Amino acid sequence: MNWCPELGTVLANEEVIDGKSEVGGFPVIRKPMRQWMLRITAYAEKLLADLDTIDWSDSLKEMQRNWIGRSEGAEVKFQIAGSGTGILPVCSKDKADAETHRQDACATTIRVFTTRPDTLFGATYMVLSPEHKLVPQITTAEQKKAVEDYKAHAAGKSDLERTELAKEKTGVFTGAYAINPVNGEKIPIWIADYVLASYGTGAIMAVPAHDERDWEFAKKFGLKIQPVVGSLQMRGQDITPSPTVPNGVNLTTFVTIAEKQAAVHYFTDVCVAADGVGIFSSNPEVSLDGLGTNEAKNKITAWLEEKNLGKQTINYKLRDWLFSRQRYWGEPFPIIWKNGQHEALPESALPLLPPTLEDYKPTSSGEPPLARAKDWLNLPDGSIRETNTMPQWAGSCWYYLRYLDAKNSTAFVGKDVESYWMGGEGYRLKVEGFRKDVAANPEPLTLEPSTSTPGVDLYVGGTEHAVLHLLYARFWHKVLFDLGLVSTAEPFFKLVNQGLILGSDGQKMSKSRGNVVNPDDVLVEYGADAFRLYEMFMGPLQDTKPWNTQGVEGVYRFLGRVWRLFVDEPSETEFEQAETVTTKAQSHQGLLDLIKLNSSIKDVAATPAQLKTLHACIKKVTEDLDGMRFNTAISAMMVFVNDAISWEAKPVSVLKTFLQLLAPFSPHLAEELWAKLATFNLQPATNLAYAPWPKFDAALLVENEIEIPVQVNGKLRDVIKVSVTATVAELEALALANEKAKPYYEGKTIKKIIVVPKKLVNIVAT
RNA sequence: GCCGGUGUGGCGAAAUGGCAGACGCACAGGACUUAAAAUCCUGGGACCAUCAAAAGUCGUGUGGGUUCGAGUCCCACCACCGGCACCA
Repeated sequence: MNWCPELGTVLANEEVIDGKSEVGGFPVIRKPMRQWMLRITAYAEKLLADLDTIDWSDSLKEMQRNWIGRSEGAEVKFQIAGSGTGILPVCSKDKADAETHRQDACATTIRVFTTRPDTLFGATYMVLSPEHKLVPQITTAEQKKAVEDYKAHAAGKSDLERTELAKEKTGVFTGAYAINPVNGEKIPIWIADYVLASYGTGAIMAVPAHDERDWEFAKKFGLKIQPVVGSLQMRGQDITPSPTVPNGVNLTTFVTIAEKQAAVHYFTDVCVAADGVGIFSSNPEVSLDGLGTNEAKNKITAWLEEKNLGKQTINYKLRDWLFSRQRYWGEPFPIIWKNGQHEALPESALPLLPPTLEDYKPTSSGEPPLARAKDWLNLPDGSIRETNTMPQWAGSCWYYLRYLDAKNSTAFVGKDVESYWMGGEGYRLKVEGFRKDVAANPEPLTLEPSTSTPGVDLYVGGTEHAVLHLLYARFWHKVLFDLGLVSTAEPFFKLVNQGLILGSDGQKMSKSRGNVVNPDDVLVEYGADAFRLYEMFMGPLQDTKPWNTQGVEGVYRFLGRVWRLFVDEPSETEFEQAETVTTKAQSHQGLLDLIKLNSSIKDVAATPAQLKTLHACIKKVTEDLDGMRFNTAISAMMVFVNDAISWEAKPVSVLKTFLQLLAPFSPHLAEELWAKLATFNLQPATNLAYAPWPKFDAALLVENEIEIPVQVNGKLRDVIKVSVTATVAELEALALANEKAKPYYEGKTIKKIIVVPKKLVNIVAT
């Protein structure tokens, strides 16, 4: 287990980064402990495949794919030399261990996983991870001391040290040998920490000619290097090695006798891990010589299966999910222990609440804090409660379901409610009413048919959850789906990663760099409206971008302009003076009433130009909100204000609509100004938040005259004003009549004239 | 090493294959002010030239390509950011 002494708890693999805890950055060591796991590996394939069904960023999907780490290959059995002859008497009795390592309890073979079974003829030695269960069994008396020293050395290394020291290969010989099943060769078995106990079978066949790591190891310890994949580069020909046999090349005769030695020599100097064609790879029953890598893989795997020496296998990097923690704050497991056996509490005993504890701090021994609650711990029938608790992820895996139906006391979420909110498009719901147990709601709601997208409509979050929450929640949801408890196989179909906000130096914010911006300070200085507006104005939502406090100043000034667009400045001065002499007892509302609307705001009809400005703004803001392009939506509102502020008479209807656009971006200010507009008796919704979203009228945006660029050979030479209805012929004539363009094509032959109505004219001349 | 992303003014950025730099920051000049702050107005990619201006040339990381036309599409490369990494 990954044990973090500082946090006093175990951690999941995903929570350990570079050998340190993801939270706090404390050292993590390995410690044997008995813990609860969730079998997320059973969902590896579904978690991988269903990534294709969801709308997430490529990078995020790729992170999950890498984390799941699917590899296709083969498992191959290597006979231990001398096994069955009585030379190797010790067998492991531990069935659980045997299962973990997919190893026979009394082993006569070692299993390895490889993605390159086609290189089996080149396996010249084997390596077991130091923790491999067969190590004590196979180690010879002469090598015992060396092996045990090495194991102790490896165990003492933290994960961090193990990766940091990865450069230099280390290892020791066990004294034992195995038999390469394809050629009967007796090959030495080593142990080395470059082989991980937690991946595959914890043992590998080493093919130094075609694997970088094996090659380094073989070089260091003088082990045999046998090439089995030829590439045409070996002959000095500049032909890219191909997984399939290139046309016209007879590869079975590729390596001549003379070339054989050269090939071996070549591979001892350099390691080629690329695909190629088989060489030196035949026995009386099977030959891979001349075959492309894919063909060779298939052929040898089939042969191994036929001989019961191995089988095709898929391996995952994903490990089962360590789901218990030694913390007080966390859901207790609804599990009790009777006579050393565990059993689940009945549903009637749920939810299981944690006991009240005076001392809830972690213990140093690793025993969970709940063990201190003796009353809670021991049940009348003599059974004992499980004292581990669930990690924080347990709640985040289903809160989005619980939010739909938070007061439901009989189920985690009502079936109808879940279908309504999470069900996909086309789902038609016939519900009589809301659930009856919601007594607080006297008038049962009727759920309309859902036309929304399935799952959570939109999930916004950072990439830091890529292989934590976002993987766990998908797994959890899939389990619920398979149990028939939710409508969809995925919880979040549409996910957007907001980009990281960097410090003003363009570096990640961190205390050590001293570039951290405290939101509270910004709020105090500029207010919540300016803060959120700035965050949206900085740039595209998904982009990483540096913080710039002067940028906040900029949007703050914009909000000031909006304010002055509506408010009479002398009355504001009056307010400010009154405020300084007013005691707290006096009504704030009375003070605010001193602020009057700008007298240029009038209940008059808007001019066509004003309407055009407004409706261009409505269009842009509406479309940009749909696309989550908040930065450009805000620019559009700035453009509107820059124009409107110069209007002598400001039609109240236009300003009112503008406030509706501003409301989602700057709700406080917009709502305040909305209330001021009430003096006009426009009967707006009492609360701006409930006002309907404005619609734009495309007819108001139509231009009569537009500016058309005139190009010669693609270069801009002039801009002409034309009627929007100008025909192709008219545009062509106007362009040819243009004096500024003329010098650039005079004396040349006009080959053609490109006219794109409403866009441009391009005269092509040579 | 592998995977993903991003390269446009001094800075954040904008631009259905069609006038590159909208909008904002910073800067400079001006107005208002005793002065400052705030506010308002004006200016600006680079180069060349000039008393000044017009005109001109170049310009979206680099090199090619497609196209009447490329920041945008295609190919190759470089740089930076993020993730994974002895995964057999």
